[in-house]
Amino acid sequence: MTSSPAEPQGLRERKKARTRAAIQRHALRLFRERGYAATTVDQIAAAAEISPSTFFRYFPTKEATVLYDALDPLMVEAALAQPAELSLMGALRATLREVYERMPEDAWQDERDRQLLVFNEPELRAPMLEQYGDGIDLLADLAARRVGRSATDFEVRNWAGAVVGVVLAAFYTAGGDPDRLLHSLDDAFAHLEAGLPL
Amino acid sequence: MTSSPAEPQGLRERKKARTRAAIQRHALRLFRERGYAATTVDQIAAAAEISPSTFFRYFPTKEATVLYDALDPLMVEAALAQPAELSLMGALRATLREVYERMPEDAWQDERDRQLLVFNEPELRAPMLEQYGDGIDLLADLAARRVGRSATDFEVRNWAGAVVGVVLAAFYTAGGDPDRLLHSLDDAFAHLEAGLPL
DNA sequence: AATATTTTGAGAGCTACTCTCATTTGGTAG
DNA sequence: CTACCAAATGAGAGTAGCTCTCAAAATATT
Repeated sequence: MTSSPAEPQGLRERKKARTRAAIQRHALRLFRERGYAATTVDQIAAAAEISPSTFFRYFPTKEATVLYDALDPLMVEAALAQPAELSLMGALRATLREVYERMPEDAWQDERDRQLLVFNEPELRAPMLEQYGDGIDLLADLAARRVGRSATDFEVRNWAGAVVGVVLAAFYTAGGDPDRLLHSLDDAFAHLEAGLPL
Repeated sequence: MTSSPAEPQGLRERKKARTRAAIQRHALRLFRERGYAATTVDQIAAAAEISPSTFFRYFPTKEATVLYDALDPLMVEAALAQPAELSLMGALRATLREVYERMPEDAWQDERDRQLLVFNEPELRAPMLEQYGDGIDLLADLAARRVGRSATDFEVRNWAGAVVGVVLAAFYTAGGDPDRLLHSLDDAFAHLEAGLPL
């Protein structure tokens, strides 16, 4: 049986989406109000009006409520849509600008909170870095398509690693402030493109 | 310089050092035999013949038994001792070669086990990556000294980030095999020095 | 309306980690 | 050798993240 692609599916799906959003919203609010460590999963569950066991059906860990990055899929989509005449690095910079420009103000505010939280809670940094690790694969894939080489090519992966490293450094330098991060990243990419002269 | 002999301390100090080493040795052995997750702190404590509470007096977390990197201080020392005529990247490569060449075979074997363990246990990757994050500061410091700029200089930190990123990518590519990693790193640094052409 | 499937809540259980307090052990001075 | 102090240890209780099981409730299907 072929089901219609996307859109508002059955009642079940919509309810699940709502529950998921509610958990995340309450979690982030509580983290902001009382701090990450001081907030227990039970408290989040109570605020979202679900049982603690249900919490773990929606998020594998407490961290995951913070770390799910809504921007990532948008980035991938935007990156693939960049015109072919742009250089690899040019495409990257354009992608970044596009995604952030198109983001509505409330989403932007959420992103601000999220990044600040991650930056200030040491417990959250490690798992965030793990996501950066996955970013290498993503970027290697993008680069591979653009320059017509394999995603497992050593130089392609090396390039992707450097980009991720540069983003990481910018994140630390920006102190969890996404506005500063955005500006730093453009400079960082320019510096990278120039061959990182010191 | 504190390259002090540091030999005959009091009995207390020596006993502590022995206890610490025993805990770590048994921990790594058990991890190898039964897997990281399947080994409990209580089991490690029992094997090392200490109480569970004492375990946490020696290591802040279970992870720490794996993640303590004996190479880091050696790297820093070797890096600072590199002759001034070498380029920044040249000094980095020389440092790497030196430290690994001087490492005795048994330490090398331990390092192999350690890296393989970290690579294969997802739970250990995040904290390892966190160490990589700290590596940015270390490298920025080194670079700053060598090129006579500030360690907070944007370009210096950007360079350090790229180096860490490249190391990270190499680690993933090497699959936790330090022999491969060592070779890949030299290529990776050469590619970086050339400006990461694709 | 009856039935099949999915989602949920309740609760028990495991383990990493923290804290407190009494006991032991190593170092030192009379 | 004895007495004393400080550091290290062990025992135990407690917290919280996370897993698992099972029965009840909600939703989809016929």
